[in-house]
Amino acid sequence: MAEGSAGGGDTGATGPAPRDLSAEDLTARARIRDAALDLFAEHGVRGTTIRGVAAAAGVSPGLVQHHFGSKEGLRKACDEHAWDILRTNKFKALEGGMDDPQFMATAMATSLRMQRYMARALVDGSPGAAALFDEAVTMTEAILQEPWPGMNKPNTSDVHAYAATVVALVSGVMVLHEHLSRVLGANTLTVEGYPRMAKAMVEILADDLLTPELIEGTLAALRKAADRADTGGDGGA
Amino acid sequence: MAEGSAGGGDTGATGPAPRDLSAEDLTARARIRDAALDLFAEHGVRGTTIRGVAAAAGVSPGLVQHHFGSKEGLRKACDEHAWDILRTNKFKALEGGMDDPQFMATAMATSLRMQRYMARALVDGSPGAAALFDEAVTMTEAILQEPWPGMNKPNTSDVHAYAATVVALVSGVMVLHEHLSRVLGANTLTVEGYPRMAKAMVEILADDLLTPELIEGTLAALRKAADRADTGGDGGA
DNA sequence: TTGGAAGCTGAACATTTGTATTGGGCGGCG
DNA sequence: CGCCGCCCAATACAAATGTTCAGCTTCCAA
Repeated sequence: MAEGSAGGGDTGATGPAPRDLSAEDLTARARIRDAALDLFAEHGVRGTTIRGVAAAAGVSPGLVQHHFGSKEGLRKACDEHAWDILRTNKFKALEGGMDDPQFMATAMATSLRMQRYMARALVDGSPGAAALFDEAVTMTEAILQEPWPGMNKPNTSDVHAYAATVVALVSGVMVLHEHLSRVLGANTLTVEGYPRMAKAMVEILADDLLTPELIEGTLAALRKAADRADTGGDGGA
Repeated sequence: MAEGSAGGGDTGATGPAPRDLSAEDLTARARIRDAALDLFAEHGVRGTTIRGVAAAAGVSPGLVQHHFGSKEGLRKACDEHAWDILRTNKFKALEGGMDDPQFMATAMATSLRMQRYMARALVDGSPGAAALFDEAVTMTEAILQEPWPGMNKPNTSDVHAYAATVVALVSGVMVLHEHLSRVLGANTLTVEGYPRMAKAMVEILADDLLTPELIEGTLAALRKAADRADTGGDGGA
């Protein structure tokens, strides 16, 4: 996304209110977008007001309109920006920039912010988030069929549903980060809380939590339920 | 919840618009609550208007106000009703009423409806949903420490995080049912789509998707990240 | 230097939306 | 039979909110 020609800094004419330190050097347009990103992520699109975004960015409500035309335009800009960041970070990570700790630190910081936005956008019905979800499913499905080093081939007859469910599981902990953080007593979207949750997730995947008998029994019951649904019956699941 | 004395049926004065068949015999109060339940689940609390609820229930907006006082009151009533239904169904299921297929069918139908509402309520910031989440974590933690028949003890040093993450994973697929349904081409909240997703979920839990080496490597990396976070460093996760 | 374009502000406007109020119709009860 | 209480509809009101607009300031270019 082009950021415009980014004309000079503060005018200082009417006394600029004390602003966020880290956001001081950003274009007003970028500041508005970042503020919207955070507010959308926290309260949803409908729960966020233009005036609230303007106040958080330290600008007037009119300027939001001026730059993004409408609230929908602002949301679209947030979608695209989050998409770009996530895409860029993914590529850089795959290219093996992970050995630079400084890069990883800042990358994770911005990436988690965008992931938080996208998680909320998934529930808010954003087209961009839905597209990202679909892409993640496609990519996961490809990986499952041609497993990466360190991975085994999944034991299933329905790779598509398997991949979709994996993506939903991973996305789900992002969407529910608020509750997870409350229960764990640490924000799972920061380095304080994330490792603890990730460890639990790996353990859950690695564990043989269910006995083979229970697994087989459950799968058999599900098969029966699916059959009943197919044949038109309305039996319970 | 008391449903009031359910005074007589339609007045027929202004010609009652054609209503839902199954909802015909319900009190206006119950119809309003059910309509709100569905609309809240689909569009969120903020995305739902009193007038929309009234129209869906086939009553006037004033009546909503009359019965529930305010929008917040309506949401509270929805919370309590969903809570009651889920709690009741859980007890009945545990008491072994599962062998009656007719009961199971209707129980699943209402239960899935309430689960859908609760899933959205989790994101909308409803106190009731948060309480339900907490209760689920507590119960899961108890089960993990004293496993039921068919289950093994989890292999972890952090049962609390383990339980919380399990609950988040299970809730997550409910919250994201819209995207899961889109990708799978069938509503995962009905008997048509649910078994397929449940099967995938069981397979994911049962699978050894990651090799022991990768698991150990990931856990080691997470330990390092957690240590760095504890000691105040800002290293990547 | 000067003209225009862009950044930006503050107030005004129209719509939506939650809420309050008034009034009518119906059944139960003295 | 007549009154009262409850259920319900319709209207009115006020706050919130997305959007528009006129005007000011700053910067770049000719």
